[in-house]
Amino acid sequence: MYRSKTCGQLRIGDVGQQVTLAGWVQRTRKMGGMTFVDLRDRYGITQLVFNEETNKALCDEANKLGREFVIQIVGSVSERYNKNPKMPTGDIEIIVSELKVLNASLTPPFTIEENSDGGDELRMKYRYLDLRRSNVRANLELRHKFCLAVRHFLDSKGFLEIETPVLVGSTPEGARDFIVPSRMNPGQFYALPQSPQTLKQLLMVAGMDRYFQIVKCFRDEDLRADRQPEFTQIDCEMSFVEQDDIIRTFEEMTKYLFKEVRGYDLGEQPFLRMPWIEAMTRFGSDKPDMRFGMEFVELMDVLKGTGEFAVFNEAEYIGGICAKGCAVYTRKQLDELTNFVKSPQIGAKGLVYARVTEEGVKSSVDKFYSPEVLSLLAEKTGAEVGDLILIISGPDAMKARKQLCELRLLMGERLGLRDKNKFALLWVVDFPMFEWSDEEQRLMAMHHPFTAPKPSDVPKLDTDPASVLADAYDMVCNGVEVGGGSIRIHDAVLQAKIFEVLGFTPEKAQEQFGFLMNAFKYGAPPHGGLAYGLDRFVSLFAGLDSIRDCIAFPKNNSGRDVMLDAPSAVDQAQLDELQLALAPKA
RNA sequence: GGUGCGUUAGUUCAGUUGGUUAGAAUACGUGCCUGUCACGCACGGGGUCACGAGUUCGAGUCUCGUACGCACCGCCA
Repeated sequence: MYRSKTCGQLRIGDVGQQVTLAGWVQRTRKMGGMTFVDLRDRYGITQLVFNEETNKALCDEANKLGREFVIQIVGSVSERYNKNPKMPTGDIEIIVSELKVLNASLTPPFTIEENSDGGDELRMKYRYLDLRRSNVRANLELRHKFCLAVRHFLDSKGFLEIETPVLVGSTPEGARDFIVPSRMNPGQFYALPQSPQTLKQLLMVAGMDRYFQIVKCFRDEDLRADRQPEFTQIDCEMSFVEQDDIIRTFEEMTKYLFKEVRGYDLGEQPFLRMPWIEAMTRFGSDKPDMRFGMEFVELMDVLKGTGEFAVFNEAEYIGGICAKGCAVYTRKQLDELTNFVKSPQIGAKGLVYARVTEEGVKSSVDKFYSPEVLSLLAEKTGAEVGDLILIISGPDAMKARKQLCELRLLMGERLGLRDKNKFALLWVVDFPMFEWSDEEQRLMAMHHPFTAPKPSDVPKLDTDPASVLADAYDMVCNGVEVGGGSIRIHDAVLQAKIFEVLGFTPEKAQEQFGFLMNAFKYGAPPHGGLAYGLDRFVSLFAGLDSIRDCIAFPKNNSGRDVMLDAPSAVDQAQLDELQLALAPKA
């Protein structure tokens, strides 16, 4: 027997017990003839005491222990002389009678403490040490609880968890695929699924009625703090449902998860449902952060053509936000904001500001506008004395709104309105079916090509496809897209029509997606679903800046696993067997 | 594909206008210390200043390039 108790378990009521513990040496403290050792495992930390007076040899052994040694001890639980209220086990300690080193350890390259001194790169290289830290471990524990709660909820609603294959076929639409060569079919490749989208639809055709899967998905695109090449979705699909059925089901699940896993009550109210066009107009984003207001106010009628400011007179969009109490901003602070919006990643040409003061509106464009226009500006934006109006304009309305969106988020941050412990959820609905791709010179599916158009918009597929809206919806939390889904097409003819609009020839569509369209000819039920981004959701719950922190073994910015040093070259023999040759280096 | 920032002790960082022997904290080692718990005190070891080229009497510091890391834009149905 390696242990009779864990290191997080013993309390004052256990005093007098003889116990065996095993774990890692967190730290040793030598106090003259006494030595204290903090023994750590997944469950907590327990203090061990060695006393030279009682057992000199044992105490000498304890003094040789280094950080992260794995040891086993036998001892008796004793009430502490000085209690430590900061520790759950702080009322007791173990007076050790036997000590055995199970394994020594090198000095770890960074301190294994909540506030580690290690940088990201080093922590990833030694991730197995990083995961010993209580806060990193807590993220994985939270993730586990989250998955359990999902399974519990969906099971209670009759959903079946069904595994779908990881080796599937490549599809040209959407993200780049990771591809896997097939030895038995030389020159041919599997692809790893970007999502089990078509497979879950086939499960609906198969009559499974309600499906879910906590599933890895793979996309070979550039990474971000919130994007990994392999990530986990909670993938769900339901038959005989309309959009409202799906929204209500997953709204209930979301409230359940918040309550059970995060201890946060989202209340009885249904989530707000905001049409996509409204989100874009009011917040310049399809995933607005609703923890705070600072909504866009369109100022075309106030500022275009009412003064001599050429930038505004030529603009396709002029929009402003009102930052409460920010009229006191100094020139330096305003310059910072200007530099922010002019930075390459935002790309605005400039920023116009107007302070609302007791003496009237003082703006950076005073010389171009009459005081009447400026006071109308304050009126329109709802700005009061002490407020600051920030205005962005541009020749491309969508781009200008996006820029103003970034500025709004920055101001929200500065004004402390983006509290990590507050959650604001909404559905963004009525997405457009398509968006124009300049690169490909064709319409692309905004969601994916299996999304159903709104029934009333179907006739417009022929006349004005760009204006067609879809039965697609995203769940947004604090400005993060945590889930998205749609009602799917279940009719082979309509599905073929969508491929036509997307520029597929009938032959190409049949080649790529024939399996799905054929299945639709055998009695496909109306169906729809949704997928949550598990990593993002858990990160929100844990208040993390990066999803990497809730993934046991994440990849770095370049898609590398620095611990495994993957990807890596393979032997020529492996390539030969697969009948693959590497292109000569350019 | 692009932009920005970064790379100095095991680690996290500081390093002035280009100027003598590159510092701090922490970690590590040794000693002291019988109630510590971020223990304390004293002493000590530890550096190819990422790599390459250039400017200069002289480069951690300036310039260019490369590599790597992080954040972002493009991309991510």
